Amino acid sequence: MIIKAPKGTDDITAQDSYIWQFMENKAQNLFENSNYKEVRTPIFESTELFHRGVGDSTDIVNKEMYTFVQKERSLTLRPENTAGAVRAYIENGMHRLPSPLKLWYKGPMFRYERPQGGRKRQFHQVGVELFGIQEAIADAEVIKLAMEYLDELNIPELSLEINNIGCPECRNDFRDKIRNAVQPGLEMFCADCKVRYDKNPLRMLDCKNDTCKELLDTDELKETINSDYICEECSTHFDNLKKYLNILNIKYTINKKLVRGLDYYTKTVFEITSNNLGAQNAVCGGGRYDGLVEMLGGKHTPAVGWAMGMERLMAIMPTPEPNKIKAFVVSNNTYKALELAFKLRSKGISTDFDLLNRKFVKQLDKASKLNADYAVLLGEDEINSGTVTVKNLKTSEQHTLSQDKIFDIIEY
RNA sequence: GCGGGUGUAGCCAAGUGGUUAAGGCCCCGGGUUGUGGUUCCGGUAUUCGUGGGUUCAAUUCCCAUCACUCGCCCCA
Repeated sequence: MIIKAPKGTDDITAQDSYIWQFMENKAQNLFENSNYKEVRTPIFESTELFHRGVGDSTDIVNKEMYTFVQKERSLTLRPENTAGAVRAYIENGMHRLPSPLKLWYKGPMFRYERPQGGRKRQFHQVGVELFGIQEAIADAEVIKLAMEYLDELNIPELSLEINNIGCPECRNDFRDKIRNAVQPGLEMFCADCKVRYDKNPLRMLDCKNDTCKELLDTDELKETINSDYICEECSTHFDNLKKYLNILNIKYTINKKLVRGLDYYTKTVFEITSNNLGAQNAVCGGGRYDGLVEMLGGKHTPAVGWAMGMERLMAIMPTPEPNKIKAFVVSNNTYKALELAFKLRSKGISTDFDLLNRKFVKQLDKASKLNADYAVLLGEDEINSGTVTVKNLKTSEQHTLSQDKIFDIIEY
C-alpha cells in the first residue's frame, strides 16, 4: 500500500518549485528593500496563543485548528502568523529596537477545512507586520507594499476594499446599535448569526445567507451601517488613510460591510480580491491591530499588517520563465567533463553534463532539449590540444578556443 | 459538517460484459563509433483508485470505501 500525502496537502515538485522560488525571491527582494526584516517563528505554538490572539469567536479557532497535546502541553499548528509574529516581538524584546519595526515572513499555515479551489489544509502565506506607528501613514505603507508586490508578480485585475471598524470604544457603541437595529427580527436570522449577535454582531454584516442579507437591507440598518459611527479619532485616521491612498494613486472602494474574521483588528481593515479566482477570491487580507501586543502581554504598541495566500497568487499569476541550464558539457571523457562542469559552475554559470556517458550525439541532443544556451564540446581533439569548443545552440555558431578563453563567450 | 462531479501509465486520453486494454506527449534504445532541436524505426500498464458482490466471464454492472474536484460555510 502506497502512503499518500495527507488530504489537503501538496508536494511542491521539480515541475513547479521554480514558481515558488520566483514568488519568494520577489517577496524577499521587495520587503528587504523596504527595510522589513524576516522573522521565522515555530510552525506550532501554544494553543493559548491563538485563543487569546486570534480570538475565541472566530471560526479559525473554533473549528479549524490542528491541536494536539504533548506531555500535557496543548500545542497548535499555526493557522495564521500574526499572533506568532507578535509573540516573537514581545518575547525577544523587539520593542527596544529602533521604532518602527518592520517584519516580514513566509511559510506554511494549517487549517482543518474541507479542501476546495484555493483552499488547502496546509497552505502558504507571505505577510508583513509594522509595529510602533499609530498614524495612517503606516497603513498606507503596508497597503502600498502589498500593491507593489502584486504588481511585481504581474497579477492583473485586482480590487482593493477598505473600511474602518473603529477602536474598542466606538466599536462597542456600534455593536449596540447593530444589536438594537437587528433585535426585532432576530428570530429570522440564520443560526450562525444568532451566535454572532451575542459574540460579535459586526460579523452579521457580511453573512452570505440570502435571508440574512435581506433582513439587513432595511432603511434603519442601512442608516446605522452608513452612519459615521466611529469616533473622531478613528474617523480622522480613516480620512488620512484615504488621502495617502489618493496621493499614491491607489484605487480603492469603501466597503462598510467589510469586517474581518479575526478578532484583533482595530480601525483599518482591508482586503484585495481577484475576479479570476472562484469562490475563494481574497488574495490579501489585513488591517490594524493596535491592541494585540498588549493583549498578549507586551506594552501597548500600535501595529498594522497583512497576509497573502501564495497558492491563490499562483493561480492568477502569469507563469514565470522556468529556471534553465546555461551550459551543457558534451564529452565522452567523464573525468574531464566533471572537471569542466565544476569550473563553469564555480563562475556562477549553471552547468550540467551527462553522467551516463552516452553517445556524443545523444549528449548534444540532451543539451538542446534542456534548452541550454551553450553546448561546451570537449572531445578527443580538444582534450589533446587543451582547447574546448563552445557552441551557441540558438545560432549554431561555434568556436574552438583555449579553456582560459571560455568565459569570453559564456558570460554569467 | 452538508450537497454535486470525476477516478484507465509520469502527463493527456480512447475503449468494451468475452481471446494480447487504442493513440499522443515525456522518457529510453537504434538508424548516425564527434555536431543537436526535424524525421524514421523500436521499447515501456500481469492491468483500468481500493475492497467486496453479481456472472461461465467484470476495466465495463451493483455496493462500499478512499482520493481528487466544484459549490455552501469560512478565510489568505
